[in-house]
Amino acid sequence: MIDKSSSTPLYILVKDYIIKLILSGEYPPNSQLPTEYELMKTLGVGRATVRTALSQLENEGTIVKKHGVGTFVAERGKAFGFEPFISLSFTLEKIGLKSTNSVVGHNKVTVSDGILASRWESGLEVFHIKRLRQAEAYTIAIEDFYVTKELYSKLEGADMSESIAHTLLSKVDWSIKEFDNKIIVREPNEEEIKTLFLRDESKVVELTRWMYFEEFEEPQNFVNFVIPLDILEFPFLR
Amino acid sequence: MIDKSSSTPLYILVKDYIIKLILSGEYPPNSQLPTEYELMKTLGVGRATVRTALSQLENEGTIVKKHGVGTFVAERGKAFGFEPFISLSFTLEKIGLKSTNSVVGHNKVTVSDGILASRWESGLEVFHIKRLRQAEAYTIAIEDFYVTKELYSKLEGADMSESIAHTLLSKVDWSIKEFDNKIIVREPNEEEIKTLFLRDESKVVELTRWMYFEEFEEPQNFVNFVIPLDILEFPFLR
DNA sequence: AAGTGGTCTAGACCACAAC
DNA sequence: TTGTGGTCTAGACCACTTT
Repeated sequence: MIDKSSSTPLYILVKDYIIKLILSGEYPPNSQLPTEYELMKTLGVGRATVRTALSQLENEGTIVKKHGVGTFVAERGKAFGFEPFISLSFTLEKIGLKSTNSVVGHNKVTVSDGILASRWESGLEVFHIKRLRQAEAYTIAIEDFYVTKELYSKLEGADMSESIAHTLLSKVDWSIKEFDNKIIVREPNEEEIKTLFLRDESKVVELTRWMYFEEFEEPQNFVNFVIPLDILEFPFLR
Repeated sequence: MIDKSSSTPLYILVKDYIIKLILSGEYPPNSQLPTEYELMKTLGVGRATVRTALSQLENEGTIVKKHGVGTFVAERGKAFGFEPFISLSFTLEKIGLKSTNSVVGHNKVTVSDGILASRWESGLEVFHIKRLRQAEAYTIAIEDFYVTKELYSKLEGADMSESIAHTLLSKVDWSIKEFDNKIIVREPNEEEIKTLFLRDESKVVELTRWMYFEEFEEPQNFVNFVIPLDILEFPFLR
């Protein structure tokens, strides 16, 4: 039961109650939390109150709701807190753009020149995954993802149409040592104009990222995103 | 009025309706939108539906609600969409940590050596603002913010206890050209252990950022954040 | 005092997933 | 079929800001 005479909003108390449940260890990651109905009965509050609390916890990444199934404790890798800094899916979702991914290329490449050779030795074999992000039938971003063999083996079985960053942060047990992001605003090239349906004056934002883990000297991951500047500014324009 | 027979949720339709109001130009930035009661009457829907729509739009940064006053169209600078990438306040809020800032230093410094000299010429005068981020009486981050005279003059009158990144992105009319972020996980130094009340084994995350605008060759802004790794992983631990 | 958004309840029906 | 979360309404009272 909950002390309703407190001046703090009820839904905050409900939130704290659920956090305590999780911290107590009684509900480990992936376990199912009490249902909304159970929480209502246990705490003696209305459903809207329970749902406000759950919805905030979901937004904050503490729990995951599955329609028709139940509410579960989110799995958090050691590096989970980095997600906002490195997941494009995360960012796009927070600004109101739900996107889906489609894998359009999946192959092995040998580092020889260009940007890859700037931090990887020539001759190294890495895996390349090319994806397009789509929202409402429009392509909104082009993504090129490169990983070493070592990291690739850790991603075995992962659904590549999901957020790779999320998979990487929750499944990989290595420790992040460093990552370098560079973000540049520039003119699009021909291919980008066609793929992203850009208008003449539009610019694109290019994000590149190198990721390092404690366990290795060499970077294990390189990512290159290209997204129209307009979309970051006005996501509701599509 | 709204077509309730549609299969899309009502609150999405309400959301789209409000977005159209804004896009039409009838409600420019900072103007007051119809009140919740007016929206209920105009669209013939319940208040919870209106509030769900408004609450999502607020989370996405499209509108701002002011208790006891009304709902307003958010002001978005040209670079608004970069906010998730560069605002620590934004990130902390999204993972459930509301923090306040206190300015503990505000002075002018001359670049001579160290990290500042890596991209700024020796002898350059820049402004330095040191802030501590606090949540629930604990200091959770140390921030050192450096700007050139040019950029500093643009921030005139800004409330330094607010998010500087937000002010910078919504008030400055320059165009972002590039920013470089580096994020490193490392052992804390003595001062950090004391200020952040770190336990022995705790590590810290250090974020550094250089920011460039189209209008200048030189970087205009350098930021250094230090935050305990624990807090990014488990914000509810405080 | 009036008007705004903030919190909360009770109850209804729908959509989805699993048995 | 059952149980879960998703959407929605009507109505109440509270807290904050402005007049």
